[in-house]
Amino acid sequence: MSKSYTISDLAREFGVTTRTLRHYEDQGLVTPARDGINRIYTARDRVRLKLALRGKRLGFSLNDIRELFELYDLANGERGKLEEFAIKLDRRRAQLAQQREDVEVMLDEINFFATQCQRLLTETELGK
Amino acid sequence: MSKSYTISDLAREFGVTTRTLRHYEDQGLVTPARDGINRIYTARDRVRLKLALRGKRLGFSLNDIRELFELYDLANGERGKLEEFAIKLDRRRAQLAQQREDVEVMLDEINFFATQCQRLLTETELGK
DNA sequence: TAATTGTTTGACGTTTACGTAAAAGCAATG
DNA sequence: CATTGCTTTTACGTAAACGTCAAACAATTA
Repeated sequence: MSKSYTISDLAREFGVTTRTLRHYEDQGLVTPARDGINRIYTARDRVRLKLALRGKRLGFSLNDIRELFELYDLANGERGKLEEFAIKLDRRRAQLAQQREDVEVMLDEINFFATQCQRLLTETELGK
Repeated sequence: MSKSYTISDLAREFGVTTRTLRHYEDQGLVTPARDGINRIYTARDRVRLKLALRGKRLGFSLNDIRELFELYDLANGERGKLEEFAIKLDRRRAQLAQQREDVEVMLDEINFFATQCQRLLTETELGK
Protein backbone atom coordinates (compact mmCIF):
# COMPACT_ATOMS: atom_id res chain seq x y z
CA MET A 1 0.00 0.00 0.00
CA SER A 2 1.72 3.15 -1.20
CA LYS A 3 1.15 6.63 0.16
CA SER A 4 -1.94 8.62 -0.67
CA TYR A 5 -2.86 12.26 -0.15
CA THR A 6 -5.89 14.45 0.32
CA ILE A 7 -6.39 17.50 -1.81
CA SER A 8 -5.16 19.85 0.87
CA ASP A 9 -2.16 17.66 1.61
CA LEU A 10 -0.85 18.29 -1.86
CA ALA A 11 -2.02 21.88 -1.91
CA ARG A 12 -0.09 22.56 1.25
CA GLU A 13 3.00 20.71 0.15
CA PHE A 14 3.26 22.49 -3.17
CA GLY A 15 1.92 25.87 -2.18
CA VAL A 16 -1.09 25.91 -4.46
CA THR A 17 -4.81 26.16 -3.75
CA THR A 18 -7.24 23.28 -3.85
CA ARG A 19 -8.95 25.11 -6.66
CA THR A 20 -5.77 24.75 -8.65
CA LEU A 21 -5.71 21.01 -8.06
CA ARG A 22 -9.31 20.65 -9.18
CA HIS A 23 -8.53 22.73 -12.20
CA TYR A 24 -5.59 20.52 -13.05
CA GLU A 25 -7.87 17.56 -12.80
CA ASP A 26 -10.29 19.21 -15.22
CA GLN A 27 -7.35 19.67 -17.56
CA GLY A 28 -6.35 16.04 -17.20
CA LEU A 29 -3.04 16.67 -15.47
CA VAL A 30 -3.91 14.59 -12.43
CA THR A 31 -6.45 11.80 -12.06
CA PRO A 32 -7.14 11.23 -8.38
CA ALA A 33 -9.29 8.28 -7.33
CA ARG A 34 -12.23 8.71 -4.98
CA ASP A 35 -12.85 7.73 -1.41
CA GLY A 36 -16.60 8.05 -1.55
CA ILE A 37 -16.86 11.55 -2.84
CA ASN A 38 -13.48 12.81 -1.72
CA ARG A 39 -10.47 12.93 -3.97
CA ILE A 40 -7.61 10.70 -3.05
CA TYR A 41 -4.30 11.42 -4.72
CA THR A 42 -1.68 8.78 -5.41
CA ALA A 43 2.10 9.04 -5.61
CA ARG A 44 1.70 9.22 -9.36
CA ASP A 45 -0.55 12.25 -9.03
CA ARG A 46 2.00 13.81 -6.77
CA VAL A 47 4.75 13.32 -9.31
CA ARG A 48 2.58 14.72 -12.05
CA LEU A 49 1.81 17.76 -9.99
CA LYS A 50 5.48 18.30 -9.36
CA LEU A 51 6.24 18.02 -13.06
CA ALA A 52 3.35 20.32 -13.89
CA LEU A 53 4.56 22.99 -11.54
CA ARG A 54 8.03 22.80 -12.94
CA GLY A 55 6.56 23.18 -16.40
CA LYS A 56 4.63 26.20 -15.23
CA ARG A 57 7.73 27.83 -13.80
CA LEU A 58 9.23 27.46 -17.24
CA GLY A 59 6.28 29.17 -18.88
CA PHE A 60 4.57 26.11 -20.32
CA SER A 61 0.79 26.17 -20.61
CA LEU A 62 -1.31 23.52 -18.93
CA ASN A 63 -2.06 22.24 -22.37
CA ASP A 64 1.64 21.95 -23.19
CA ILE A 65 2.12 20.04 -19.99
CA ARG A 66 -0.74 17.70 -20.67
CA GLU A 67 0.68 16.96 -24.10
CA LEU A 68 4.02 16.19 -22.53
CA PHE A 69 2.36 13.77 -20.15
CA GLU A 70 0.60 12.11 -23.01
CA LEU A 71 3.90 11.79 -24.79
CA TYR A 72 5.52 10.25 -21.75
CA ASP A 73 2.66 7.80 -21.44
CA LEU A 74 2.79 7.05 -25.11
CA ALA A 75 6.45 6.15 -24.73
CA ASN A 76 5.39 3.19 -22.62
CA GLY A 77 2.52 2.37 -24.94
CA GLU A 78 2.04 1.44 -28.52
CA ARG A 79 4.52 2.24 -31.22
CA GLY A 80 3.89 3.46 -34.75
CA LYS A 81 3.53 6.94 -33.48
CA LEU A 82 7.05 6.74 -32.25
CA GLU A 83 8.36 8.92 -35.04
CA GLU A 84 5.81 11.57 -34.32
CA PHE A 85 6.83 11.23 -30.73
CA ALA A 86 10.47 11.74 -31.64
CA ILE A 87 9.62 14.83 -33.64
CA LYS A 88 7.66 16.41 -30.84
CA LEU A 89 10.38 15.58 -28.39
CA ASP A 90 12.87 17.30 -30.60
CA ARG A 91 10.76 20.42 -30.71
CA ARG A 92 10.68 20.44 -26.95
CA ARG A 93 14.37 19.99 -26.88
CA ALA A 94 14.91 22.95 -29.15
CA GLN A 95 12.59 25.05 -27.04
CA LEU A 96 14.39 24.10 -23.87
CA ALA A 97 17.76 24.74 -25.43
CA GLN A 98 16.55 28.22 -26.35
CA GLN A 99 15.28 28.66 -22.87
CA ARG A 100 18.55 27.58 -21.37
CA GLU A 101 20.31 30.16 -23.47
CA ASP A 102 17.79 32.78 -22.41
CA VAL A 103 18.35 31.96 -18.78
CA GLU A 104 22.10 32.19 -19.11
CA VAL A 105 21.93 35.53 -20.85
CA MET A 106 19.52 36.92 -18.34
CA LEU A 107 21.58 35.65 -15.43
CA ASP A 108 24.63 37.31 -16.89
CA GLU A 109 22.78 40.56 -17.19
CA ILE A 110 21.46 40.39 -13.69
CA ASN A 111 24.82 39.47 -12.32
CA PHE A 112 26.30 42.46 -14.07
CA PHE A 113 23.79 44.76 -12.45
CA ALA A 114 24.17 43.08 -9.11
CA THR A 115 27.91 43.53 -9.21
CA GLN A 116 27.57 47.13 -10.28
CA CYS A 117 25.11 47.64 -7.51
CA GLN A 118 27.31 46.06 -4.89
CA ARG A 119 30.20 48.22 -5.99
CA LEU A 120 28.15 51.38 -5.57
CA LEU A 121 26.91 50.29 -2.19
CA THR A 122 30.41 49.46 -1.03
CA GLU A 123 31.82 52.76 -2.24
CA THR A 124 29.13 54.67 -0.44
CA GLU A 125 29.77 52.60 2.64
CA LEU A 126 33.39 53.70 2.54
CA GLY A 127 32.59 57.31 1.84
CA LYS A 128 30.50 57.60 4.95
CA MET B 1 21.82 59.81 -36.39
CA SER B 2 21.21 56.26 -35.25
CA LYS B 3 18.85 53.78 -36.84
CA SER B 4 15.11 54.03 -36.45
CA TYR B 5 12.28 51.64 -37.27
CA THR B 6 8.62 51.67 -38.15
CA ILE B 7 6.18 49.55 -36.26
CA SER B 8 6.07 46.90 -38.94
CA ASP B 9 9.84 46.86 -39.24
CA LEU B 10 10.10 45.63 -35.70
CA ALA B 11 7.02 43.44 -35.96
CA ARG B 12 8.52 41.69 -38.95
CA GLU B 13 11.96 41.36 -37.45
CA PHE B 14 10.74 39.82 -34.21
CA GLY B 15 7.77 37.90 -35.50
CA VAL B 16 5.09 39.70 -33.55
CA THR B 17 2.06 41.70 -34.64
CA THR B 18 1.82 45.47 -34.62
CA ARG B 19 -0.92 45.06 -32.09
CA THR B 20 1.59 43.48 -29.78
CA LEU B 21 3.93 46.44 -30.18
CA ARG B 22 1.15 48.90 -29.38
CA HIS B 23 0.20 46.78 -26.43
CA TYR B 24 3.76 46.82 -25.17
CA GLU B 25 3.72 50.57 -25.48
CA ASP B 26 0.54 50.70 -23.40
CA GLN B 27 2.35 48.63 -20.81
CA GLY B 28 5.33 50.94 -20.89
CA LEU B 29 7.79 48.44 -22.31
CA VAL B 30 8.68 50.57 -25.30
CA THR B 31 8.35 54.33 -25.78
CA PRO B 32 8.56 55.14 -29.47
CA ALA B 33 8.72 58.77 -30.56
CA ARG B 34 6.37 60.14 -33.17
CA ASP B 35 6.85 61.27 -36.72
CA GLY B 36 3.67 63.26 -36.95
CA ILE B 37 1.22 60.61 -35.89
CA ASN B 38 3.31 57.57 -36.77
CA ARG B 39 5.39 55.70 -34.25
CA ILE B 40 9.11 55.78 -34.76
CA TYR B 41 11.11 53.22 -32.82
CA THR B 42 14.69 53.79 -31.73
CA ALA B 43 17.52 51.33 -31.17
CA ARG B 44 16.67 51.49 -27.49
CA ASP B 45 13.13 50.39 -28.23
CA ARG B 46 14.49 47.58 -30.29
CA VAL B 47 16.68 46.38 -27.47
CA ARG B 48 13.79 46.60 -25.04
CA LEU B 49 11.61 44.58 -27.33
CA LYS B 50 14.28 41.95 -27.63
CA LEU B 51 14.64 41.79 -23.86
CA ALA B 52 10.89 41.68 -23.43
CA LEU B 53 10.51 38.75 -25.79
CA ARG B 54 13.24 36.87 -24.04
CA GLY B 55 11.48 37.51 -20.77
CA LYS B 56 8.28 36.20 -22.25
CA ARG B 57 9.93 33.02 -23.43
CA LEU B 58 10.99 32.51 -19.84
CA GLY B 59 7.45 32.92 -18.59
CA PHE B 60 7.73 36.43 -17.19
CA SER B 61 4.63 38.60 -17.27
CA LEU B 62 4.71 41.95 -19.04
CA ASN B 63 4.50 43.51 -15.62
CA ASP B 64 7.53 41.56 -14.42
CA ILE B 65 9.40 42.74 -17.46
CA ARG B 66 8.44 46.34 -16.96
CA GLU B 67 9.63 46.16 -13.38
CA LEU B 68 12.93 44.77 -14.57
CA PHE B 69 13.29 47.66 -17.00
CA GLU B 70 12.54 50.09 -14.25
CA LEU B 71 15.18 48.44 -12.13
CA TYR B 72 17.70 48.67 -14.93
CA ASP B 73 16.89 52.33 -15.40
CA LEU B 74 17.05 52.93 -11.72
CA ALA B 75 20.56 51.52 -11.70
CA ASN B 76 21.68 54.45 -13.85
CA GLY B 77 19.64 56.90 -11.83
CA GLU B 78 19.45 58.09 -8.31
CA ARG B 79 20.72 56.05 -5.43
CA GLY B 80 19.19 55.51 -1.99
CA LYS B 81 16.98 52.83 -3.38
CA LEU B 82 20.04 50.89 -4.30
CA GLU B 83 19.58 48.42 -1.51
CA GLU B 84 16.03 47.77 -2.52
CA PHE B 85 17.37 47.35 -6.00
CA ALA B 86 19.91 44.83 -4.81
CA ILE B 87 17.25 42.87 -2.99
CA LYS B 88 14.97 42.70 -5.99
CA LEU B 89 17.85 41.71 -8.18
CA ASP B 90 18.64 38.90 -5.84
CA ARG B 91 15.10 37.63 -6.02
CA ARG B 92 15.36 37.57 -9.77
CA ARG B 93 18.60 35.76 -9.51
CA ALA B 94 17.08 33.11 -7.30
CA GLN B 95 14.17 32.73 -9.68
CA LEU B 96 16.47 32.36 -12.63
CA ALA B 97 18.66 29.89 -10.79
CA GLN B 98 15.57 27.82 -10.08
CA GLN B 99 14.62 28.12 -13.69
CA ARG B 100 18.02 27.02 -14.83
CA GLU B 101 17.72 23.96 -12.66
CA ASP B 102 14.26 23.29 -14.02
CA VAL B 103 15.53 23.50 -17.56
CA GLU B 104 18.39 21.12 -16.88
CA VAL B 105 16.12 18.56 -15.25
CA MET B 106 13.60 18.78 -18.02
CA LEU B 107 16.28 18.51 -20.69
CA ASP B 108 17.62 15.41 -18.99
CA GLU B 109 14.18 13.89 -18.97
CA ILE B 110 13.54 14.70 -22.56
CA ASN B 111 16.91 13.43 -23.59
CA PHE B 112 16.20 10.20 -21.81
CA PHE B 113 12.98 9.75 -23.71
CA ALA B 114 14.55 10.80 -26.95
CA THR B 115 17.32 8.27 -26.57
CA GLN B 116 14.87 5.55 -25.63
CA CYS B 117 12.81 6.50 -28.61
CA GLN B 118 15.73 6.46 -31.01
CA ARG B 119 16.74 3.06 -29.75
CA LEU B 120 13.30 1.65 -30.44
CA LEU B 121 13.20 3.19 -33.87
CA THR B 122 16.63 1.83 -34.72
CA GLU B 123 15.78 -1.65 -33.51
CA THR B 124 12.67 -1.71 -35.61
CA GLU B 125 14.63 -0.44 -38.53
CA LEU B 126 16.98 -3.39 -38.20
CA GLY B 127 14.19 -5.89 -37.69
CA LYS B 128 12.63 -5.01 -41.01
C1' DT C 1 -25.85 17.23 19.80
C1' DA C 2 -24.08 21.42 18.09
C1' DA C 3 -20.32 23.60 16.05
C1' DT C 4 -16.22 23.51 13.54
C1' DT C 5 -13.39 21.92 9.74
C1' DG C 6 -12.73 19.99 5.29
C1' DT C 7 -14.68 18.51 1.33
C1' DT C 8 -17.77 18.52 -2.85
C1' DT C 9 -19.87 20.65 -7.23
C1' DG C 10 -21.40 24.46 -9.72
C1' DA C 11 -20.95 28.91 -11.64
C1' DC C 12 -19.80 33.51 -12.31
C1' DG C 13 -15.71 36.86 -11.96
C1' DT C 14 -10.95 38.43 -13.02
C1' DT C 15 -6.43 39.17 -14.97
C1' DT C 16 -3.19 38.85 -18.67
C1' DA C 17 -1.98 39.23 -23.32
C1' DC C 18 -3.16 40.00 -26.89
C1' DG C 19 -6.86 39.17 -31.44
C1' DT C 20 -9.92 41.34 -34.39
C1' DA C 21 -12.72 44.55 -36.56
C1' DA C 22 -14.15 49.31 -37.60
C1' DA C 23 -13.46 53.86 -39.20
C1' DA C 24 -10.34 57.12 -40.59
C1' DG C 25 -5.95 59.41 -42.13
C1' DC C 26 -1.43 59.96 -45.02
C1' DA C 27 1.54 58.68 -49.03
C1' DA C 28 3.15 56.73 -53.01
C1' DT C 29 1.85 54.76 -57.33
C1' DG C 30 -0.38 53.57 -61.57
C1' DC D 1 -7.33 61.12 -58.94
C1' DA D 2 -8.48 56.70 -57.38
C1' DT D 3 -6.44 52.73 -55.53
C1' DT D 4 -3.31 50.33 -52.66
C1' DG D 5 -0.73 49.98 -48.50
C1' DC D 6 0.54 51.28 -44.07
C1' DT D 7 -0.68 53.61 -40.27
C1' DT D 8 -3.67 55.51 -36.44
C1' DT D 9 -7.21 55.14 -32.38
C1' DT D 10 -11.15 52.98 -30.27
C1' DA D 11 -13.28 49.23 -28.60
C1' DC D 12 -15.23 44.85 -28.05
C1' DG D 13 -13.79 39.77 -27.94
C1' DT D 14 -11.22 35.79 -26.24
C1' DA D 15 -8.40 31.97 -24.19
C1' DA D 16 -5.91 30.55 -20.20
C1' DA D 17 -5.54 29.95 -15.38
C1' DC D 18 -7.27 30.25 -11.90
C1' DG D 19 -10.16 33.30 -7.82
C1' DT D 20 -14.20 33.60 -5.31
C1' DC D 21 -18.34 32.91 -3.78
C1' DA D 22 -22.50 29.71 -2.64
C1' DA D 23 -24.94 25.70 -1.11
C1' DA D 24 -24.54 21.28 0.55
C1' DC D 25 -22.64 17.15 2.64
C1' DA D 26 -19.29 14.52 5.87
C1' DA D 27 -16.27 13.83 9.67
C1' DT D 28 -14.30 15.54 13.91
C1' DT D 29 -14.31 17.78 18.11
C1' DA D 30 -16.19 20.48 22.07
